[in-house]
Amino acid sequence: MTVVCIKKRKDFVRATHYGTKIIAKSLILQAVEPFPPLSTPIPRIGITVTKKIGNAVQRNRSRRRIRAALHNYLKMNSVLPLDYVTVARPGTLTDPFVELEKTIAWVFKKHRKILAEVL
RNA sequence: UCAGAUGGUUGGGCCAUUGCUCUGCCCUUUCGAGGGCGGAGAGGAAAGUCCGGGCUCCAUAAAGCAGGAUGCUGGAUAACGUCCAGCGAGGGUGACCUCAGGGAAAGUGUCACAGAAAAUAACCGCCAGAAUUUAUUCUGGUAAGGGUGAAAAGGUGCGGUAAGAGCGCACCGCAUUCUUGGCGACAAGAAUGGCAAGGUAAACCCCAUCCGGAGCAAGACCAAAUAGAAACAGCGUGGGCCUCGCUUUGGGCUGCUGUUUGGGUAGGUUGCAUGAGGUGUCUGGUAACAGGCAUCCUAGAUGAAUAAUGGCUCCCCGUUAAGGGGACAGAACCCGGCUUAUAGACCAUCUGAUAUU
Repeated sequence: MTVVCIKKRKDFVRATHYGTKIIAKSLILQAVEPFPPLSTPIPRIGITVTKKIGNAVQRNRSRRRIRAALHNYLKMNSVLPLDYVTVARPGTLTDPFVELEKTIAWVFKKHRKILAEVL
């Protein structure tokens, strides 16, 4: 399914402040309703890697691994049309790639479960 | 063979699957874009942002002050705090390495303290003479020895002397003058003088040379929404205010709607990848470098692409195996440098030691 990147700082900040937060061992997922609402409802993805992860090379590697794992997941599954921001933790560098893919699947599954409970 | 010195190169390789950015050609197109086949896609430091320049805007008659930088000589360069070739000082058996290397007789500051004394001198001493209580005192000469200090007013030796002293001599150091060599820093030699007066200028300072400011988030262009401004047209001539002593009429301002204009925010395009370019070769030069010829086009993102995963192989650790590891590190307008980080591998030249011939 088609996905758009989040590029505005405003959207990242909104996800951090008002989003539903799911914390896994190697990354954090924050999901929020897009505002203003998009004309066509598609999910938007953003990746945040802070300086805590390491120097520029390690940050790049972390971001690329998350992007690749997300790409593999979204190829097979569909998600709700929300704004998703993933925050990397140090595990993204050291975990095996299969482990990372499992974590992402678990995080999205858990998010859907939480939404169902609220409704 | 071992131990080093200097300079340079490299910074694992291949395959498969899935993706990203830019781009050439072709096709489709609802002109938004989509599809197919190709091509290109991180570094020696891309880093620190420490210097110098290009480029852009601002300012600008010129010069100076202030402030900052540099600091042996000659050269290279667009320029430099860089580089090359030398000089001097220090270190190393040596190859070679290191140096923020102008001025302390322009002035100011500072150097605790110690010591007899920081420059006329003399504490302990040494020597001569005199006195007497015969181991002390006084007078004179002296600065070799002692101790203090960052520094005691040239050093060493010989002569000399009562003891000593550049008092005299030799060598070394220093200063002045001259000669020779060198573009020059400077070097060598000769003569003369018996001899300047501590350090600190990465303390202020003086001297010489150089520097306008800000930076691609520069700058240029396109340009929503909202608010406000101006111009024109229309509506309303109703209300308010001003002009008049008051009223009426008239005029001006204020209102609403529409169009246009300029400024310009969000956003977008550009700047932006052909350059003081690379490679090879020839010529000039000790070299840095310069010139000629041939040839190549080699990242261009903007919440930021250049990869993710798996396999084979290479190297290292590990007795084998299992297993683990492969440095430092990610372009952001572009170049020339500097500095810092960097596992390992390789090449060339040279030095010392040992062995053999």
